[in-house]
Amino acid sequence: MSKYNQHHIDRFSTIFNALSNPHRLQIYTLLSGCCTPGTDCNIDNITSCCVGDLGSELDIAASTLSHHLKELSRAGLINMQRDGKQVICSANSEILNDIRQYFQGNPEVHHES
Amino acid sequence: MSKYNQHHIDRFSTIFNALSNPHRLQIYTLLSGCCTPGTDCNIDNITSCCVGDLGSELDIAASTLSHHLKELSRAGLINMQRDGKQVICSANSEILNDIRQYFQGNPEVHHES
DNA sequence: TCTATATTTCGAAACATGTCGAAATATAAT
DNA sequence: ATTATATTTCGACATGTTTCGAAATATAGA
Repeated sequence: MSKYNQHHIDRFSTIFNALSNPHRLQIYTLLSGCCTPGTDCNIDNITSCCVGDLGSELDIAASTLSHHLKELSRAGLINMQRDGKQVICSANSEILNDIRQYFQGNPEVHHES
Repeated sequence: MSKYNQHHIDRFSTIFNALSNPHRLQIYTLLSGCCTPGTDCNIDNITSCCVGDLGSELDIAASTLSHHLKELSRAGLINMQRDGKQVICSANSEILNDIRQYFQGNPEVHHES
């Protein structure tokens, strides 16, 4: 894990910053809802849901939720796409893999360099 | 990963908050310097070094470094113990395992509950 | 005890973040 | 066109963070 350079440090600190707020971590945890009990962990098994659905879980103002989603999106952790009246959010599985690899200590496997 | 409760969310958001600052992430990455290239990843292979050594790497005021170390320590990510004039810092490998498991999505394996 | 080295605490300045409500925008249905 | 629903942008406020230098504390050695 010590072989990461400044570029990696900046990238991952941005990612961890996005996950450093309880509301945002809850959103991200909901969206990357793979690995339910009794299931093999499978990163393709990612859920998606619209902004309103997330709002029902969180008890914060819609404007605050929107702000947090933008932060998660800026960090590359989630994708958002409009579908009619709603905006569908989903976890970005590539980044989830990058994070896993970061904590395993293998910088050379990252998809960006 | 969706089976984490509020307690987990609060705990991990605190951890990610500690890693959300580039200087702190650099410190933590230095301290959890396992898995050098050509080496099998082995979390027992954790380095330790004193505050002054870390300061030589970072180009920030000593008081700032001290503040960051306190943050990492508060989050449980590192241990600090005085040895004579120096204070020795080391990564906490249990927490590193918890983080790995968080991103693997297995809440039931955590050492605290 | 006096001095040198290592680290922390304190206080202050600059900056960033989380939150809200109100207003704006986007889309679909009537 | 008007209305209803979903989401975002804006402006503001309170709070938290990062950083520093100066002063304080801890330890070891002369």
